[in-house]
Amino acid sequence: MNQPARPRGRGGRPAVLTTERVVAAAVEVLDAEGLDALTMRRVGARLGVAAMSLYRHVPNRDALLAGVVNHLFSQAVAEPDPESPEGPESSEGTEGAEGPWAEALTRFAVAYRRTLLLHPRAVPLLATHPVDVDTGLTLLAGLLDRFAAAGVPREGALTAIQSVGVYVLGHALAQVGTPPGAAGPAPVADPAATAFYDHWFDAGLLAMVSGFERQLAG
Amino acid sequence: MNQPARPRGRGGRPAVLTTERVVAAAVEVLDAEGLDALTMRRVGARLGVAAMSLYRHVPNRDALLAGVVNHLFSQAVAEPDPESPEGPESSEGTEGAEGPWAEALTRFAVAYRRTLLLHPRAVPLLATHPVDVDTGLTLLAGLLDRFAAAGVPREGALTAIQSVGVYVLGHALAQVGTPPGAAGPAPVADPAATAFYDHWFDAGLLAMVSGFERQLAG
DNA sequence: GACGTAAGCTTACGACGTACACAAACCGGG
DNA sequence: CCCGGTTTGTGTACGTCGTAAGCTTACGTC
Repeated sequence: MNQPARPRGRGGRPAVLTTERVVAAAVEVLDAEGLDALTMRRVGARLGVAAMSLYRHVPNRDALLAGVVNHLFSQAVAEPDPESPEGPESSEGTEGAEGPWAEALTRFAVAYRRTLLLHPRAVPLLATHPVDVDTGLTLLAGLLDRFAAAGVPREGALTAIQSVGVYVLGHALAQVGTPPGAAGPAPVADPAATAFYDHWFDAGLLAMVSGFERQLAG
Repeated sequence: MNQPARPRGRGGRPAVLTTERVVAAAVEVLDAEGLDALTMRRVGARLGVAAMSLYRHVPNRDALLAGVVNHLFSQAVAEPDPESPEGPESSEGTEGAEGPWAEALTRFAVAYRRTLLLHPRAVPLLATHPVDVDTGLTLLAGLLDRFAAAGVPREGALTAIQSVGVYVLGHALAQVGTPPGAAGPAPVADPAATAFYDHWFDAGLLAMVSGFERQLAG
């Protein structure tokens, strides 16, 4: 992320750190101790390195947070779909524009939410730092293709996708929302609360997707 | 908010501060300089008072932020409706359960969004700190009544209202989202961008509300 | 070995939240 | 008028944060 994108041209001390390793350590600290504990010193400590060493690979703390955001969002969207386990019907090549867009949109929402709930303490960060727009568009290109294949204009597709994304993020915020302290390891998941949020999520998602289906039909 | 809820029983130095004044100053600092500048020292300075003096009225910074959140949310929901300017058709008393719930839900969404956009730098705060649940339910009681009057069960009504609330907040986050630095006075509103977000907001809201209308019908 | 270069370290500064002890400003009763 | 009591605001101090500047370390190349 910083100056030399790995030239190793001539000489120089061999690097113990990489930008990716720094971001990964930041995610670990974030998951384990929360956003308040995501400090340069703590990330450095997890890597066995002084805080200032991180600045060779990341310009400042905010850039590190942005790196975490993009890392997690990529992970959310690129996640292999746990449904259709090795289905035999692979008519398309590697990635395809198969199936109606509403289904793909729902799958995106579910996958996004799954990743958010896997990293609950990262949700406020995702909410606060916008995902890099080029990264987002690249990752969602396949989804956009589904809409295009159905003749939906690009603007309408973007509106639907963004609306669903915004709903998923807002919903996750509500589910994991706590006063941002709470350094404890992790509040145990209450199954009743989980069921409540799952039900709510499904209802709101269904309402929005079906509403867009009518709105974009024709 | 602190120990003596204004007893003034006997003696004591007269208070120049109140919890409300502290919260109001915090909102001013937040609007003017952003969340990073919302420090105890700066709020104190705006009140002509030392930072430590605030602790007589607020237990800590997080409680102050919670106060700001509840203040802004109350303002959003209690806002007088700018539509129907002194309309002659006031069949009900002061506040009523008139009109279908979908319309009331849409009005809530619009009013909530208007307040959020009036305080753009507060949006990340609203997203991060959940509104006190009792406060929220009290403020939204009228809206819940609209659903009850139409025979919608309470759980479905809560789901719809929360989903819309979450959508509005998420949408506002996307609209005002910037790396949380940016201490400048305020980024000037680009009219084209504003129109884009307005259109997006309307489309997503309509999709969700109409989706719930079908889902909750009967 | 000496040199150039890149990576990690040490030190230091200003700002933050806030614990703690204290000063100031009011009351009623002598 | 002063006096103890009560409450409010203040001064000082500690530990932690992000990070600027300069130093040391560990390489590849002569």
